[in-house]
Amino acid sequence: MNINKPNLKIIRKCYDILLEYYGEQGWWPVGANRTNEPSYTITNKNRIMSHEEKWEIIVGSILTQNTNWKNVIKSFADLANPSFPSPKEILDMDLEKLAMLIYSSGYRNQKALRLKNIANFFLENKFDKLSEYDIPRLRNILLSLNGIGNETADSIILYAFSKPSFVVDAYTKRLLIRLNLISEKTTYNDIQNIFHENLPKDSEIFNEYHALIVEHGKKHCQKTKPICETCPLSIDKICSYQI
DNA sequence: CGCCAGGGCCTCA
DNA sequence: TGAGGCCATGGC
Repeated sequence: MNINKPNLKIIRKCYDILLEYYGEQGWWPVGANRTNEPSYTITNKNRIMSHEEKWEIIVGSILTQNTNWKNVIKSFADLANPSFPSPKEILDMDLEKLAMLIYSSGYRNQKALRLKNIANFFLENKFDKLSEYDIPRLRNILLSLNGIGNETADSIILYAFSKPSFVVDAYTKRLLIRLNLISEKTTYNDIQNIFHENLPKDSEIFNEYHALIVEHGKKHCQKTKPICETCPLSIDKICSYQI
């Protein structure tokens, strides 16, 4: 899937426009244990995640699958009482208890099994070792785990390991379709390649761009009732924007 | 009430 | 490989 030559700069333009319009998003939100501060609003950009934070991001990436992030926050509050569970604590936890702790995120039985499966992997494979792998190798390992598909793998690579692998989600696909850059049947990898080929391979940019697309999807590019009147990515605004 | 939200797995052609 | 069914809570 190639986009037309004249459109090549659209990907860069949209990033600049979204960043200017919405501001920095500060992803990935971490801090489930810091209940005494607004942990979900702190800026995490340019920060190397601790092992605990990496694990929290991984858990969050599973819980947020096909689910509103607000539901995940509720689960985090339950999980983090009294403290956010380590991989070993997840693994040792009674399955039914774990399922109830993540109740509000939906699919509790599926996700409880996935969390235990993934916790077992990260008990045996340390973050320091995994950090040394290149993106394709790390990605294949993550994809081999039950419960981690394309988007979750890239979310973990990008937000936990700070490596530049672009995250494609439903918002991303919808946006590119409405920008007339792809079709409904364009695959995950083809969509990801559009971003990889038109942006510097920079984890900070990938981090911010995906978060901005999600914010844009929530504020303007909704599935059923998009708000096109004030859309910062309307055709005329994109065309008149100079890099 | 129906639809959607920061998906992925399994099955069956 | 691709379409369809399934998992399931909470907001609107």
